[in-house]
Amino acid sequence: MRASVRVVDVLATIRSSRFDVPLSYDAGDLALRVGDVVRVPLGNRDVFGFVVADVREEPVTDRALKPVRERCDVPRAFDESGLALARFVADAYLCTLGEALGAVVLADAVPRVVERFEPVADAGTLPDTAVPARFQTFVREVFSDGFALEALLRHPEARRIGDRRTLLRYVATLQRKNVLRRVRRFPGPKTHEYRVAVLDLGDASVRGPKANALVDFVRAQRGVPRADAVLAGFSRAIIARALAAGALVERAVDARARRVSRSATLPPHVPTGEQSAAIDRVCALLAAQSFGEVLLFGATGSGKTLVYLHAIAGVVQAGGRAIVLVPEISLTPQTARRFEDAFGERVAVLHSALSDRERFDAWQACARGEIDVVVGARSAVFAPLPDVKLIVVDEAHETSYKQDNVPRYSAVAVARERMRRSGGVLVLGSATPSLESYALAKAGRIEMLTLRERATGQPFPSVRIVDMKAELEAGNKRIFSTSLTQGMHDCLARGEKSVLFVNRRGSARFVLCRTCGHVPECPRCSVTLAVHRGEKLLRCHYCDWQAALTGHCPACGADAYREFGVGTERVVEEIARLFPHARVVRLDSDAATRIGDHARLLAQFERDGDILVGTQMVAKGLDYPTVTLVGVVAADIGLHVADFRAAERTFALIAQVCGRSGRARPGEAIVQTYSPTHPAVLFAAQHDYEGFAREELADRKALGFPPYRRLVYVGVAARDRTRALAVAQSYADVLTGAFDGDVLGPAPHPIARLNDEWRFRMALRTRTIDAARTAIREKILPLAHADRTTRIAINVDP
DNA sequence: AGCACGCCGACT
DNA sequence: GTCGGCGTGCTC
Repeated sequence: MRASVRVVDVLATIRSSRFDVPLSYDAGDLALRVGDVVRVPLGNRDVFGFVVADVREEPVTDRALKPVRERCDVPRAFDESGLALARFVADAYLCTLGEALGAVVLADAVPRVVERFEPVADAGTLPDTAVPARFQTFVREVFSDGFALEALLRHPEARRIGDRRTLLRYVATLQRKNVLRRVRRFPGPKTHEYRVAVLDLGDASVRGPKANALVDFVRAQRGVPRADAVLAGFSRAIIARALAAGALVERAVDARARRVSRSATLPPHVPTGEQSAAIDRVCALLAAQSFGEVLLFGATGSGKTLVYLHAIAGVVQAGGRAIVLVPEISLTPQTARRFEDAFGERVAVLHSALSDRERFDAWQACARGEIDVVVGARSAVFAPLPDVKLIVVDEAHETSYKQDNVPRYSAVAVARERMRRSGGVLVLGSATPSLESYALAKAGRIEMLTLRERATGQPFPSVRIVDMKAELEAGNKRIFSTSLTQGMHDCLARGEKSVLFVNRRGSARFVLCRTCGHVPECPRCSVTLAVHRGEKLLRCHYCDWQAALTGHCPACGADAYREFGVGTERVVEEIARLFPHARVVRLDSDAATRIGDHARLLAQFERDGDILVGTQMVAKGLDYPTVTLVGVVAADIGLHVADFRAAERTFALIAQVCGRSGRARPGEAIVQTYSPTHPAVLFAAQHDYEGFAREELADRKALGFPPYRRLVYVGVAARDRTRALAVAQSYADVLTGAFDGDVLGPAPHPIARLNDEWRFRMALRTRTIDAARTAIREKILPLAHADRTTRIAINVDP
């Protein structure tokens, strides 16, 4: 009889906001460390879980611990620093540790339990009489083939028993009668190599233009990673066809062998004076070996990337590692390419075109220390690299760094925490910094390094603001002003390219019947349906509900629909009417649904397009050297939404879009608006960030918004509207006075109904965010935990 | 009695 | 998230 027992804390890999406590198990004589995946008993079943604390010796008590069944033979899911970051996320954003680990751990790192039912007897000896008549077919089918649990639940017979619970109870009686056996399989381990699927030329040929374009693509570069081909716009189907024909061959390359050199090959550009100063300053901070944060405030085209590259080279030479975050990697493949060119095989680019397996392997290579530089989107901030001494966040103001589902973390905040813990440096690069960063810099809390000149030496484009109210009064009812029409005409005549930016997809925001006033709305959400004339559809942009666009009003049958609000499709139609010979490329999330579409459409525009029409996608990061005219069709979209950041976002978008013009030769920009005197529009047209920030910060201060106070949204959703409101109100009552700050609302969410759920939310404003967090955690979460009729949604620093 | 269904707490 | 216990109300 042993006097002590080896105890280990395990968090079941259950994604539940209501189950969050690590449980203690008897580790037996297993060697276990933090991040290991184990199988443990929970209730009357087995589940997988993560070890979240080191094994400790404890005296034996009368309460027997259940044993850890096994240590799964998979690479550890996270290390101590990953766990620390997950704890930070859970704490800061008020989610469970399990939810936070969902961001740190790749889905592939955890084996999934596979549940099936198998017949004990064979189909011939099915005990027909023991089975209720209505389940006859159902049971026969289960017997004919072992059913996975999910398939079982989706079975047409099973659907008649609406309730999952009842079905499982029925299946349980079949188990008791020894008719069915429930089988849980725990899949085996994955292998550990970092292998990349690489395409090479084969002996045979293949027919079809697309397939041959792919073959040319592979020929030009030899040994192209499959993911690169996908990112370049070649579909999986085309790749499969070229492989089947033998025109290409695929092999799995173990990238490890090639990852030897730690040297850097920096681009030949000589840094400008401003760039050198910024590089020197960042390197000095790095040498100090303690936490530092820098705002690199550099206009579009001022060469921020060169600063990043030099800083990273310094870090790598000193034996450290670096992470580069970019807003949306498939939109900026050439940025990633610059890091690969500089640091070669020791760079891992984590982009959305990687297969799950490739991503998992890359993650493992990071953990083994084979990677020095990771380039990736938001989630790459958790990459399991050891000794990270520098994190660069490019375009740090971008909203995509904040995850909009649980865990609702900000990658910038996580990066800051990570650098605090390891004594490294955080560099936030932006042409239009978030007002939070800018205010910190102004207050001297973080350092600001400024790049004022464009690296190409070209001047910023001249920007003209066109007052669309005046256009209307002058009798122009079209969506293009006289100046923009003229500008496009001249641009076409010169054989130059133009870009039109419209911040809305589809043709129109909504339709209205002029006979009866009917406006079609989504049956599940409280929004009007947008018009997609190309597909002849009315679509909900929130839940994707669709209805046919018939042209006749469903309420009164009249043929009197009128469309309101401009979208990309509408703009394309208008251009076709005005300039029938112009070659137009549309770039929005409808045109670019799959990975790679984006690159393909851009290449098409670059090659033989005249006018590019698109949403935010055209504003981001891309360099169009030959574009000399940029038009913002409706600068007001997004300016009047109920969001305290509306002005900041509009300013950033207009500034970014205008920055796309005149990269290689002088260009101009035309901004159409109904609010020609709005600061967001005016200052953006003058390329005056500081002027905008001064005014906007004064407004924020007066209204008590960030960065002067922190904000937390607490939302309550339920199928029943009254219930949602009552619960939200009760939370507001509890929170009022529970922390130093105020509670606004509850008010209906800006989209009051989404996916058949009614939503209310309150805003907490405070100077002491920790007090607000504590109040929510201690007073609200237990209530939310107990109430299964509503869902709570908490968003810290929205 | 047998079943459907909602509510609720436990899970080491 | 999953399970089992328990109370209620309906049907055979």
